Amino acid sequence: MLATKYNPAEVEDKWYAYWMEHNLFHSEPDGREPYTIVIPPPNVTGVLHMGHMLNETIQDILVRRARMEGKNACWVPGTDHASIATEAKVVAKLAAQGIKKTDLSREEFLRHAWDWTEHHGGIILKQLRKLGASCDWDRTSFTMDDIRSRSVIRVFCDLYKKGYIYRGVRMVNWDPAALTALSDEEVIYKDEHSKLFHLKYYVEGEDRYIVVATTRPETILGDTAVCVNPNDERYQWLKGKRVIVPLVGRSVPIIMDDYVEMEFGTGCLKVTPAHDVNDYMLGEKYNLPIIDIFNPDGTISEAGGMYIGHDRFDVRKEIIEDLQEKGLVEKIEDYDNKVGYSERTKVVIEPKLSMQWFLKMGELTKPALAAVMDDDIRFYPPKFKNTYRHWMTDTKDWCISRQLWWGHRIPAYFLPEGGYVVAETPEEALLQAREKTGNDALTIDDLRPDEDCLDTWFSSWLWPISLFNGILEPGNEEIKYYYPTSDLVTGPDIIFFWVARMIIAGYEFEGKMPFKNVYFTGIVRDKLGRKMSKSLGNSPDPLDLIASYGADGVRMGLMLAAPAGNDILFDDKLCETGRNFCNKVWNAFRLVKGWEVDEASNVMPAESGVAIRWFEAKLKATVAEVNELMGKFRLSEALMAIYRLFWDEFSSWYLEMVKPAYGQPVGKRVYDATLGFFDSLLKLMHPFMPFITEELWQNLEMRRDGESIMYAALPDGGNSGNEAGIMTEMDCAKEIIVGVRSVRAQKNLPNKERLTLNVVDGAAPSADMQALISKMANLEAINAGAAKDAAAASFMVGTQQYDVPLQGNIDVEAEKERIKKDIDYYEGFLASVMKKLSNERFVSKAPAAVIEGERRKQADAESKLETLRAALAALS
RNA sequence: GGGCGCUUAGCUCAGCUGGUUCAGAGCGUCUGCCUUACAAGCAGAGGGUCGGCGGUUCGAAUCCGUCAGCGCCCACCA
Repeated sequence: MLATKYNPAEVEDKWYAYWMEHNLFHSEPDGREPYTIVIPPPNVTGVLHMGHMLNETIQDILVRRARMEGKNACWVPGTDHASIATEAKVVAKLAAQGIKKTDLSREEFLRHAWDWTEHHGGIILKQLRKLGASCDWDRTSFTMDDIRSRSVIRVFCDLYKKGYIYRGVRMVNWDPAALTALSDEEVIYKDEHSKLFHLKYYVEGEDRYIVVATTRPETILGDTAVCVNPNDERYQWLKGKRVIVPLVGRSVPIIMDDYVEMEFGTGCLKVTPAHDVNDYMLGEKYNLPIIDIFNPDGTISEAGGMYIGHDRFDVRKEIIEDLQEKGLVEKIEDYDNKVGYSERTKVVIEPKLSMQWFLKMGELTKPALAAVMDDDIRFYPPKFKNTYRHWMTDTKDWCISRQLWWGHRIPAYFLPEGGYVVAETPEEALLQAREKTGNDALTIDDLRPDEDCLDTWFSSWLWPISLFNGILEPGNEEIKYYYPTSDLVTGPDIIFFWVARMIIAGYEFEGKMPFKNVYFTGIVRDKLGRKMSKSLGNSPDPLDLIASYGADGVRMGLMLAAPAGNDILFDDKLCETGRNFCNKVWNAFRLVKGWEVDEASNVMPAESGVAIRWFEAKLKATVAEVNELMGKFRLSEALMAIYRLFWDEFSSWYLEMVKPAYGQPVGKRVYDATLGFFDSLLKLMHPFMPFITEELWQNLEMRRDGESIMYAALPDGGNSGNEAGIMTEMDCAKEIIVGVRSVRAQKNLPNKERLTLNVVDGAAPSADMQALISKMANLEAINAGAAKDAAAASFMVGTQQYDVPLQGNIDVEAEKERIKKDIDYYEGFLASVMKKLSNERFVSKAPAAVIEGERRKQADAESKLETLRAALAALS
């Protein structure tokens, strides 16, 4: 006998091992229709958090359903080397051991990084197994494994040859902590309360001064001009003059450009071409000198001339004190502005001029933009099309080089004479170099490889292609079969970082979209709406949750709360709902399997017959509904439909209808039908809750070793057209049953007491339904055409009134009050209907069907009122 | 500064092209039950002038305008 409580721990590991042992997750190209998902590769050294849980659960549900639909489902797992993030972790770990990155050679550092990766890498993939993820583990990949690395290098060379990649000095986002350039996407802007400093710049050789407003007074060390708007009447007199940078004493020209907003601050702008994007632009336009006053780590450089070696934020305070002392500060205002932070290291980004590699985006984005706008690739929810279009229009060039070691090294080689070549291997680089220089004496050692490596996303964007080795072996069997992949499930936070770039890469390298649908999940927040984070401590450990609620319970909890594309406010409580549901399924199974079966009996009790016909219809209808919802990626609604089907319709109604009386056996035919329903329900539930469904499915009947519900066909949906009758008939029966139960509850009648039901002046339901109603409501008799009984509690279903005679213990006055209230309601209702029907404009303009509906309402209400008034009269 | 989205029951959300599946679901709440699958349960019940205002319409949660509040994304005003 099974325990009264479902114990997930007992079954989960068992079935996961079984699935693995029988290689059930593995996919090979064959004649079936493929269904492919590539996992958004988590950071190789990351650990599972709630965001992953949500994401991976959704993917697993989609993959498992596809598999049960008979498709060749392939879910490819893998991890991302996450260049900057992982390097930061390794640096931190080394620092803890007293080792500085700068003390190590590149090779030594990489050895540490690989050690770290091998130690901590892939933990997250193991954790995914606890969740039940049905990934094809044989295909596990890493963005820096051999195939993926060579793919990245080949793509770089290819784009370089095509002229899309160039190298040059540009203003980039500099991370002074990680000491690397970043792409625009890696900069997070935050609102800040800062100060606007008004500084005095004296006109050269005069006693007059102008006032310049700045939020960054430390950058005056790099000022090489002051700019005013040429139309600004206040400053016409400055034309051709020079001013003295306060404290620094440098004489700089006044330039005039309408870039300057006259309304902002004082209308005078200090120009620091080395440390501000706009100033750089002005610097180029007016040929201004560029003074880079910062070292890479954000301290003042020799070129700054003062405060050398001091940190930029210290200098801000120091310089203001010094300026104030000299009377060069006119005033300091409070000011709100946006400050850019590094997504990774959280330090303030420094705009910095530096030599970097860039990818030209213009041409590449065109097919990618069109694909989404034309719905070749569909976004769910579609609102993200807007976001996508916005970003894909006027994309700036992508800074792809990073001054990091952990990553794909840029395949460029500098020549002794200057210049460089780009090649996949050093050998090939040498050939090119010799050709370029005409110097056959060059050796590999003469070539100096570029020190930088590539942005992480420069490998991730190839993921759907490189996983099937489509870069190195174009047109191979796997890429032809699995590509384009089917669905991508990811968070909207990486729509630019990743989704957009994969689409670009897909069209550029494969000539086709990388996936057909993109499902954007929401962000998992706590129940107060705060983003889950380590520092807040509001993020539960997914493995703890699985330990207490079971993987199926957690999956359900997440899915029930995850409306498509909206953030989910997560609460452990949700998992409780999931766990309770598992328990419900478990106990329903115990009930059915606990029945004593009369194998010889061919008897079908009347109530069981209708119950079976009805549930068959209900099941089909729900399957159809679930199919439709899944097609629209409305997973939580689909799950809710299943939840209600199992709990309400199957357990509370169907099973109670066919349940044999205590101590009695159940007939074979009813038993088989019930097992059949159970089988269908398990299959329908399996993608959402794989473990318990496998456990019960395997126990439902004898299975051959290696069989699994994973490959069982999903039940058919739809209806044959004959179900409508039984559905409405049953709805009516249920209402009658609830009516009787309600009377019981109100009158405190014990469940064991058998009651009589009178159909007041009306016909009785069919004999089958009578049997069913009697069983469910514990009735002794159902009397048709009965007269209104004064000593009865009554209720209505549709226009029919029912009495439950109460042998004298009835409060006639209360009953009359109740009926009067009903009469009031229907009179009001009728009045509103009549108001519409007597409105000429309604009758002349509304569609016939609507008018017909109103007339039916009128007839119904009139008939109900008649019944109620008669009932009231009978009581008086 | 632009753009997008949201506001419906105590909470989290459905509600598609206006009208009988239009006021719904789950959870929570209340009442009664340890009834022979399940108290992680059973049975029953209550709960919302659909953010405010205006408009279109015979008819508005649904369409339009506007205001308020919240959220997200983008942007080179120091």
